[in-house]
Amino acid sequence: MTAVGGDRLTPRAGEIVAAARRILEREGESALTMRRLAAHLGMKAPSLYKHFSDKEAVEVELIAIAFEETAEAFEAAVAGGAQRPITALAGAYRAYARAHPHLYRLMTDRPLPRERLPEGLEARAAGPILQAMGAVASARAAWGMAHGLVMLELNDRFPPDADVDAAWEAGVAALESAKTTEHA
Amino acid sequence: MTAVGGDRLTPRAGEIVAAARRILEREGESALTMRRLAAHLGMKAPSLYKHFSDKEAVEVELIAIAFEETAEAFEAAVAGGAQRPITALAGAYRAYARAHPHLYRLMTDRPLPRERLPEGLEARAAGPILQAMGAVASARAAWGMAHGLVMLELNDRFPPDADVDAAWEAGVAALESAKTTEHA
DNA sequence: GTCTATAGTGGGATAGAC
DNA sequence: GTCTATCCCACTATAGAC
Repeated sequence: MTAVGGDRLTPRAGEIVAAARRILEREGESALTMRRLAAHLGMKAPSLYKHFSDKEAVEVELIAIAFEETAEAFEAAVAGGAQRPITALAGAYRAYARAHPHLYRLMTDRPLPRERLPEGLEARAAGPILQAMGAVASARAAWGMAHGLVMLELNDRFPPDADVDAAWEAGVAALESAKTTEHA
Repeated sequence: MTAVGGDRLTPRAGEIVAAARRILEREGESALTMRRLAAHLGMKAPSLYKHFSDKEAVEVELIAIAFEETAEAFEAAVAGGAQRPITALAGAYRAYARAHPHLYRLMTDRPLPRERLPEGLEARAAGPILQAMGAVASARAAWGMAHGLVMLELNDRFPPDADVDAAWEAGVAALESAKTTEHA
């Protein structure tokens, strides 16, 4: 098991987080139990509590990983100066959420454990959206739309015949026009 | 305990749903267990299975109630022809979600159990949004934005100092301009 | 000191017999 | 309606092996 966490975690803790990620991504949140996590590592559940104070501490590490990867995806989307940064960021946002649905849910389902997360990580991930939208309020509206469309898609809430691509296109168009008319 | 459910449910089943709603709204989803629900009604958990096949059947009734109430709120918001129907609907959407956060979550957290819900209920709730936005794709983008902003607010995901009102205003402005430029 | 295990608490959904 | 029972969960107390 490859470890993760850099100098945030001990090597053994990094291995546990890596195993937790595999379980979460493959089998979903309900499968991520301390018992099963321990079993994947050849140990018993109580032993995990020597490495993490509680289950939430494991989840916090997964959230940190998801934030790092999201920030990287955003930075790649606008690298070199995209002509349509909003479109590029929307595409990157949706693509990451669809590629890692359970990780994405974990990242957005609950209040952010800001005090347990590396400093500046949240701001780094938000930066490209803020830059593309030009104002904090518009950036939050854009985030809201992206998050809502992603969750409705992940939760299978659209009617079976719905054209989700078209909804994203209409949403991105609205955000683009909001940006240009902002100072009118 | 006042019963609900009309002719969808037996009187006793209606009482159970009404109790379930009270528990859910007051104490949240994790408090809505079959044991506690039974205790509130002076019975034991296994007895509930005489009235509902499983816990999900109880939840479906709560979802149906939330849909009815949402549809009514939308209809009231645009009754008599609001000058700014998008603004009015956004306000009604956010207000309902904030007034009934646990019910709202239940309604959107999972795939819609369409086959177990009264026919036409989903379309009735969606109607005012579709009408206000003028096109299905735009209506879904608007729904996405409203849902995303609501969930981020309910999940306490915005930074503590964030101006959520301003984000809604920026979002509604974007949707308004999307509507007017739609046929350009 | 660091890793592990066993055993137990208290909660949950649910099935079956009465 | 009841009861008992099965199987899941997070988590804790305790203690033994290295």
